[in-house]
Amino acid sequence: MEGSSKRPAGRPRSEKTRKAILKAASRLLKRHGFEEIATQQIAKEAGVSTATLYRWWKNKQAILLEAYLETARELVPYGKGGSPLARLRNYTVRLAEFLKSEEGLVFLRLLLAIQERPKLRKAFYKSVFLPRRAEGCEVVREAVKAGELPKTIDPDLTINLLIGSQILPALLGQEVSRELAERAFEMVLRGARGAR
Amino acid sequence: MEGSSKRPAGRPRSEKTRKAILKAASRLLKRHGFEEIATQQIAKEAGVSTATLYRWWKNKQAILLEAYLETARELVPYGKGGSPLARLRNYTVRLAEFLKSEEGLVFLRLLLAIQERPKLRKAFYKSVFLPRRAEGCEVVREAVKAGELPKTIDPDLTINLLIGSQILPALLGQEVSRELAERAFEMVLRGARGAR
Amino acid sequence: MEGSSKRPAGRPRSEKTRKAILKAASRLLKRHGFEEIATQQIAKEAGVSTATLYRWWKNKQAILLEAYLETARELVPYGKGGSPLARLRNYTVRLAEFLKSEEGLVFLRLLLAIQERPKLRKAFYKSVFLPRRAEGCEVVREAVKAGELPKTIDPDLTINLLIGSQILPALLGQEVSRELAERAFEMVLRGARGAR
Amino acid sequence: MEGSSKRPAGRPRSEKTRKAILKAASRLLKRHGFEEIATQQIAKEAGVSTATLYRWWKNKQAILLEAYLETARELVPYGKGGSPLARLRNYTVRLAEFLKSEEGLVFLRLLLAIQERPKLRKAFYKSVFLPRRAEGCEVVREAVKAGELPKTIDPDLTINLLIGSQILPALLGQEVSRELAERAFEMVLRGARGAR
DNA sequence: CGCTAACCGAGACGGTACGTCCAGTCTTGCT
DNA sequence: AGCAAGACTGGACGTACCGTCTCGGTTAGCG
Repeated sequence: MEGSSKRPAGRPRSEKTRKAILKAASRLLKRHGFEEIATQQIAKEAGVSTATLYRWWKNKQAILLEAYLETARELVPYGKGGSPLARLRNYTVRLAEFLKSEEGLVFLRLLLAIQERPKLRKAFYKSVFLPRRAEGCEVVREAVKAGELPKTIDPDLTINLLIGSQILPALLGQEVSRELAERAFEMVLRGARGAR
Repeated sequence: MEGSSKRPAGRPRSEKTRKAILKAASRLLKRHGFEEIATQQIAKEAGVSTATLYRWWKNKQAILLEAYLETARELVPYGKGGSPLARLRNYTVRLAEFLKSEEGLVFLRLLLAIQERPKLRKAFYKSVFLPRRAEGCEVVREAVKAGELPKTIDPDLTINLLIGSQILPALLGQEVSRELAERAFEMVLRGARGAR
Repeated sequence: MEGSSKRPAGRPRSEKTRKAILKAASRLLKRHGFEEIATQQIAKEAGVSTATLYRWWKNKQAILLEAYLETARELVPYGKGGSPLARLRNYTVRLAEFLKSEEGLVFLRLLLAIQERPKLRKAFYKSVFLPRRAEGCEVVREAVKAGELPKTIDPDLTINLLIGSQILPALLGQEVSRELAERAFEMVLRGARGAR
Repeated sequence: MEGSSKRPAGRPRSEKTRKAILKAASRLLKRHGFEEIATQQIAKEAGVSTATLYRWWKNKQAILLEAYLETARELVPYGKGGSPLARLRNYTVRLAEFLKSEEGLVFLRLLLAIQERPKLRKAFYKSVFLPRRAEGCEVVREAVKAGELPKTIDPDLTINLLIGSQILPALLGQEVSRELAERAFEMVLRGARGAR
């Protein structure tokens, strides 16, 4: 009864088209800055008309953001093997490596673009950052349970220090290396262990 | 040993005009995003013709960058009073406050805008970041001398942690508060003290 | 035999817009010199964006030329009533009057502008001058048939003399009057009748 | 008294510079249209500063006009040998040849350029056209005296027909040949002889 | 011979038009 | 109704060029 999902009249939205657009946008994001990419380029690359772009997305930013999210869902996962602490160290190192890679540049570009638009920034924060942050805090709490970290630790602050210490050099174009990442991790770890 | 200061032929560049342009650009930067500011706006605000803009700068970006650098030389100084450690803590707190202020937003915009242009990033790194970083490391070394921090500490890494932990929330639009900044400082401090 | 009228894909060019542009250009041509008219003026007057101008015309000159041709197809017709000879005399007088009028000035301006661009000149020659010239020669031939002019007459040369003797004073800003035009006509007529 | 020619103090105007400017302008006039020539080009070509240009001439037009007049004082003279009539025929032919030459093109450009500015046109009319016109009328009157032409002839009109019939084809880019010029002359001559 | 006024080259400057580019909307006919 | 093609508005961009200006350096001729 009730037709569950009353199919709307007319030709349904082409999933193929949607994917083609996001893929084209993704491809362009790897090579160009946010503001350099023209909507017409996306349309052409995807074999699609500009009107179709705007039928489904509010503007260029929205397309590029979604394109990024689509490809970036599983970037730098926290991993599974080993003790919680080992996973945290491993995460820090992989984050450093990601940030200096081509994909990391795309991420930084995104971060740039959303600064200008509070709404996008909020959306990004909620749909991308918060989930991974929660995941990170969980790992920290596991480490506490496993007795690797003291109960007094502030998981949020810990993660902030780990990520922040990797993002800063990436933003400045400073050298980013596995070894530096490990040293940062060690220092944060000591800070965490020394917590009252 | 001649030439050295041989004045070039022709009407000399008007210093007044140059300053008017940079000031106008600065003023606009405080209210608007990098991409929102129009060249003609800068020109009009400065009482200058567009041609003059392009005579001296390659494009809009270059003007805005220089405008920022010009006004931003003395942002968030390390301060003078108190022990080295107190100065570091104070710096961290003031940095956090700066980053959430209007001026901090301009800074973040800039930081992210230069990601697109390696040359600009390098220039920014050398002329803005390195000098302040050297200053910061010096304060850390003073703290070591004063016995407030162990000799084994890595000044660069320490500063990276302090700044990075403040910049990350700023980029994401997370809450930034004096208290959070102090807690980050405490944690870094513990990490530093625990160094072998 | 297919295609022939195969409508091209996409939104068709707006005929309304095209006409609005040419009309606006025509209106401006009456008041201002070729070089004084700004593209933005044409656009504004036509309620159109500059981009649209340049989508269909290579540059300002091309717009103004076409605007002129559009409105000037029927300038100074050869008339219908009376004997062929009377029509020729009448034409000469009206040409003189046209040349000293506002519209005549536009015509002279056009003549100026096309001197600089051989292609435009050729286009103008073919699409504006030749047809009217043919018409003029026809009238001369009719006069021959009617016995008003001898068979030995050279129609082209006759017309050249009639028009040339009116254009020269116009170019120089000499006085141009009905009486002078008539005297020129009489003299050319005598020359024609005296032909061997 | 009143010093008549009280030499002004200071360095006198450099005649060399003046000539260099006019020569440079002349050279450019041969290759480019009136509106295509940039003041800076003239200055550079003449090895002179733009300021110097505007110290002595009101604007670009004035420079180019004077440059033309300077070089064109003796274009197409009426000649000396032979009977008055022969000189008139000769003049017509040489005028036709001049008009289709490179220098003729410059002349036409000038003629049309001054249409936009009544003052220039008047100046040109008075200082260039009238003197040569007087000369032409004189030749006609000599022909009358020599019995080659009737007393009733209108010299001005005659010259207008001769010149106009050559200028018109030149403006339109029609073929201009010696033979056509001669035929025009013959026709005008017959018209003149037939005068009551 | 030195003074001084006016000249000059170099080139910066304000103003203004040009022609290009791009975001986002609208129109048409096909599917 | 979805969609490709592509015309259209609005407005910024960066270039070109006119005529003015400001420098320092140069060249007469007067004292």
